[in-house]
Amino acid sequence: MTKQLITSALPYVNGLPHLGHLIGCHLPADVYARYLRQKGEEVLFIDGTDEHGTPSEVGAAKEGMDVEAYCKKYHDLHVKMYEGFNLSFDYFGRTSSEQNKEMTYRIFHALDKNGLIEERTTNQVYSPDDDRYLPDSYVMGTCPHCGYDKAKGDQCENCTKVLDPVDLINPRSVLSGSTNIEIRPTKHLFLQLPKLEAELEKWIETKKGIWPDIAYTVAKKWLKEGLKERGITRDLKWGFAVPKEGFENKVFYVWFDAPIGYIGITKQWADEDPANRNWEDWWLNASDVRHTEFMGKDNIPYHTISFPATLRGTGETWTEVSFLKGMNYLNFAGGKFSKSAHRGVFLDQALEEFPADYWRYWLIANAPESDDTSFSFEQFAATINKDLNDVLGNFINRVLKMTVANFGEVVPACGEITEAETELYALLDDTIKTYYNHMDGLEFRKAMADLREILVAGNNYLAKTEPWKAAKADLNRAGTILYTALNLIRLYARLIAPIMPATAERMNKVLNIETNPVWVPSKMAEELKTLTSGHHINQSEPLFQKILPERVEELRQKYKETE
RNA sequence: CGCGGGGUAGAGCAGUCCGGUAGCUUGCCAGGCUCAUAACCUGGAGGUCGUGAGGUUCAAAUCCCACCCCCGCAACCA
Repeated sequence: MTKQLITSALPYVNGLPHLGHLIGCHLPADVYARYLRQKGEEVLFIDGTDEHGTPSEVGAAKEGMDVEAYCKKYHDLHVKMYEGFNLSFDYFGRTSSEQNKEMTYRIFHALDKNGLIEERTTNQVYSPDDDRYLPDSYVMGTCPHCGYDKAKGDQCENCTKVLDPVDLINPRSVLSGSTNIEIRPTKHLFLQLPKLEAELEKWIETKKGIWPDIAYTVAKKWLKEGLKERGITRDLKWGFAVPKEGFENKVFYVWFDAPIGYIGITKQWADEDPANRNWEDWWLNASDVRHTEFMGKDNIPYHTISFPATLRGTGETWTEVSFLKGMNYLNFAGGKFSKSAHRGVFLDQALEEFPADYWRYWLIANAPESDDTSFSFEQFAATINKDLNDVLGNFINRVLKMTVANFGEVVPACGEITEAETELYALLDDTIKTYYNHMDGLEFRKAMADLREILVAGNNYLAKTEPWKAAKADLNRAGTILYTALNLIRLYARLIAPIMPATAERMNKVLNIETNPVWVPSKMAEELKTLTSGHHINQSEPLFQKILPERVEELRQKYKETE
């Protein structure tokens, strides 16, 4: 049976993640992982913090910390927040781990042996006052084309022209503002992507019509322009030292060892239980593995070109991406979420305001799949109030209240099945099939629309059968309706579990049934007869609370939502 | 002329590949119901489908051309 490897783009450790990061990859990956586990598939869901590179060094210096302690601090904060959102990683590791170092070296040596690594001397900006080489975007100056005085070394934001740092007039360090800037020649190692181009092209071509358009087209675009050799080392201290003579003072570029981190982190996972886990089962000559990757659109080139090239260049058979889910961006009320400006809603704040499931539901239902999407508290409140409170929460509440009032805390007997029930069965059989198709295709918004239709069907059923009237005229009939409705609640708890695990658990407690079992719905004519009459159920407070207009206004002010 | 994605009721989206009465959710209005969290169910109004008195066609949101706007990318931020 196929094993399901799921990876979510590794979040950069520097700073704290916001809602955009959550929906950009981690949350859809989690929903998919939970969905597959529920279907009984063998799943390994891997993620972790990406830790090397200039921003970590600079961030640590800013906080007056040792870079390793700094990374550990932020790694732990990431873990805490993802736990708060119930992300079900099998392992959440770190790219700075020993295991990843081992993996990085192994892959590097193989590439080197195959003649795919070449040495080049490049001119790099060095800032004596910062005591470091500066990446292009850490150099600022006046644009030679338009005169904009805050142009960055890689590109002028004003006239959008691509620049080289040496083009800048009056260059200065973004970090210290120092104008004491030198250009120093420095040796680096380059991965020879052009040698792998033909092979990659052939491979990408097989993904046409299978991967989402955005993933395929981005990959094609890079190939069309022709691949260029790519530097995989940097003049930094924080990173894996390059194991090659003459490069002792350099480290691997973060984008070289970060994707290898998927493998390194899998080894971290395996090392915790070596008797039962083996990383190679998932990554090396593992023909029975289907690998699904989740990431923001900015990550696509690395996951379609440089990382696959890195793996192929070793000459070994590594697990490649089978399906790539690229997401667009979630914006904040017309603007953007920003880590540096701390604009938007960050994950720790989000959890202080509302339960994780509120966010999970809204984000998945509004996932930026085909285009960038905006978050606003007003939209958020409207969706939560309608879908969760009114449609789902109220349905559960009215069914429970009616049951307890007429039959006590037990599932009533099921009498004769009428047309109302068979119609309900038919509708649900149909919609659930569509729902599963959309989930299998990782089309989350569409799946959520199906789910909503399924939830509405419950209220519709009650409107048609009017159990409150039947309770006065024909108690047997009322019992049959509530029996069916209670079974609907069970069905709902199962269906929403991948999206709202905590809510599903609460529903299961009310129904006094097992939580998170392996489950695939059978035909409704059987599925809606699973809870049998006489089964004890519990009473419950409403599952959700409405977000009132005053609260929305308060949140808008607090988070400085514009527009 | 760098590349890609997007522009469809007030808001959020589907439909575009493969042309055939423009659809869904929310919001608004009306009715029904009264078990339930002022909730639920039904019906209605609301759109020159970015622009072009463009092209092809019996027929264009859909195909072709030109232009405008938004977003992302452009290989040393990650």
